[in-house]
Amino acid sequence: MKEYLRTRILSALEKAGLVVPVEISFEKPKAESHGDLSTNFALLAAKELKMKPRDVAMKVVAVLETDPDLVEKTEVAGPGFINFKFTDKYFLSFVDRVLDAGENFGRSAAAAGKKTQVEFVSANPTGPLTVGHGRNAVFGDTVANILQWTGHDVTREYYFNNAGRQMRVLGNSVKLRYLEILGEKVDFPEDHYQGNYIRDIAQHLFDEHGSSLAGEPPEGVFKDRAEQEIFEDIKQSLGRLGIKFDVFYNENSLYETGKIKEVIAALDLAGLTYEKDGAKWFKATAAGGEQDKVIVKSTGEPTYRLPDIAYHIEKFRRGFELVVDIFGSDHIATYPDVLLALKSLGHDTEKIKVLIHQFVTIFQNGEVVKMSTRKANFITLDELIDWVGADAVRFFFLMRNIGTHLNFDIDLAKKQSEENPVFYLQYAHARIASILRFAEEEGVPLSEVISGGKKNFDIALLKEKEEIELSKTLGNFPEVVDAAASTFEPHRIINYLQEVAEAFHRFYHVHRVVIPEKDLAASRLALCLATKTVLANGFKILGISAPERM
RNA sequence: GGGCACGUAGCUCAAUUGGAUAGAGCGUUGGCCUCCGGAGCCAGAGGUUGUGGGUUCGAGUCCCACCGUGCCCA
Repeated sequence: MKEYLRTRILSALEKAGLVVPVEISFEKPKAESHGDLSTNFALLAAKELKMKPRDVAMKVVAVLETDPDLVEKTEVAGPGFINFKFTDKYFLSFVDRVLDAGENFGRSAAAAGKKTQVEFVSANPTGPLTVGHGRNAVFGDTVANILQWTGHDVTREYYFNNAGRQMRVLGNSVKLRYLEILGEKVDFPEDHYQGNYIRDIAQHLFDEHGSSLAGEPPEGVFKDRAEQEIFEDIKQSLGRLGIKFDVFYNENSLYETGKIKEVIAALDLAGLTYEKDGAKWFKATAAGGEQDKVIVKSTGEPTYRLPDIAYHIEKFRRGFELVVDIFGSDHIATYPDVLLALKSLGHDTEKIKVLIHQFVTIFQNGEVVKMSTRKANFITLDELIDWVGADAVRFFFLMRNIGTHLNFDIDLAKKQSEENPVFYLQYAHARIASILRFAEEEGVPLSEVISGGKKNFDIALLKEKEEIELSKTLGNFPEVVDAAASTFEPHRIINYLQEVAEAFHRFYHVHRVVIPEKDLAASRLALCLATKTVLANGFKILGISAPERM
């Protein structure tokens, strides 16, 4: 529609003899009285043309020709907006489109075949996933879904490190608990992992091997077993939310294959490094950065920046045309250095999209729960799922913009689990399913309304404003998906589905669907089915279920 | 101390990326089931968008300073 109006306006401009040096863009006005689409180009162009904005608009509208089947009214309003109001016929045509496309309605080929990687979660296997990881996981998975709906060829990837200091501490934590089980008195250090899961792992080792492992080093069987069990646990938690990764990428492999050394060599060659105080520094200032950064400590151990750089080079080498990184706000200061290094090594950092989400603050009993994996003072993702269910967990994390600090009151979430907004949406879906069942019983089966590709209803019978409004809302779905993809903002889909559910409930409340007038009943059933389809498609993207009954 | 985010109704959050009268849910006040699912619908109250400047036809949105919160770095 926007394209259509753009071409009509361009030809009107030509007729009016006006040359407008601005792009003609459209938006949906907030107020209904301002029509269905609005353009502000007259305001933008007025200065150049040395005319009043309103005069520019009037001049264009005077010679503008549009199809009366599509556009009902065109008017100049306010300081010089041109508002278009569309016909009911146009809005009702969406029902057909939805039914034709079915479960593919909303998909587009906007980025067809674009090789894309979404890296998320990427928590090291030192403990169960927490609520904070949950936000990352759900958001990442949903962004991946949205990108797939716009045609991207998506790889979901989990990056982890099983070789660092953290993991050595983990292995030692398990060993100490193991020795405890053997009856030894151990002094468990404060900086070790305190969680009960460590004891469980130690117990498993004891059950299988008795006391025979007492002489093993912590970084051997203890660390390996911990890594294995914790990873299983993490995968299971993710699985409960419907999240599956295509690739688990081990940071250690970057060392083993020499990629780290290659990066150092490349930076050396580019003259971007120097030695100082026994450490190797990256000359970030030479590449436009604020200050130089250490990449290899005096101990010979690289800082996190080096493997991150190497990893991203690998991403490019693997052919990804779009790389999406999803981090918690604790990474906020680290990625600029990585991007800078990549850029100065000649890589196109425009292909990298870094999405930073703020942390989740947990309230319990009216108090902030400070979370630390090491201190075992955290609420796990599993516990959260147990309390409120997978659908609500996903929905809750998705309904707000990631830039916002999110307060999650556990008591409230438990108490109000039945009043969670997710139910409002699912209820609309279940209600429609129920209507369709009822229609079947009453002798207006759906198979008669739509059989195969044939549609035995006349959509023009729908004349009530709630019907038009609903159909109109359904038609917005594809552009909402596109907008969510280009901004990487899943919450747009939730806001939209909220509108759909509202429009449906309003329609339902005022008009009966299953009525003696079979023709009208058929048309309304078609509208219901189209609504159900849009809701279900939206749920699919969000990763929540579309219940037939609740 | 420095860097990066975020401050919107009592609470949790939106706001079409600079547009017209800042909107939802929860809570609150008052209505609505002869009838396809009341987990619903309708109406009301609730705001100096943290504060103060600036940019322009137009600012919650962009710029500067300050206040507050979170994260990171030394």
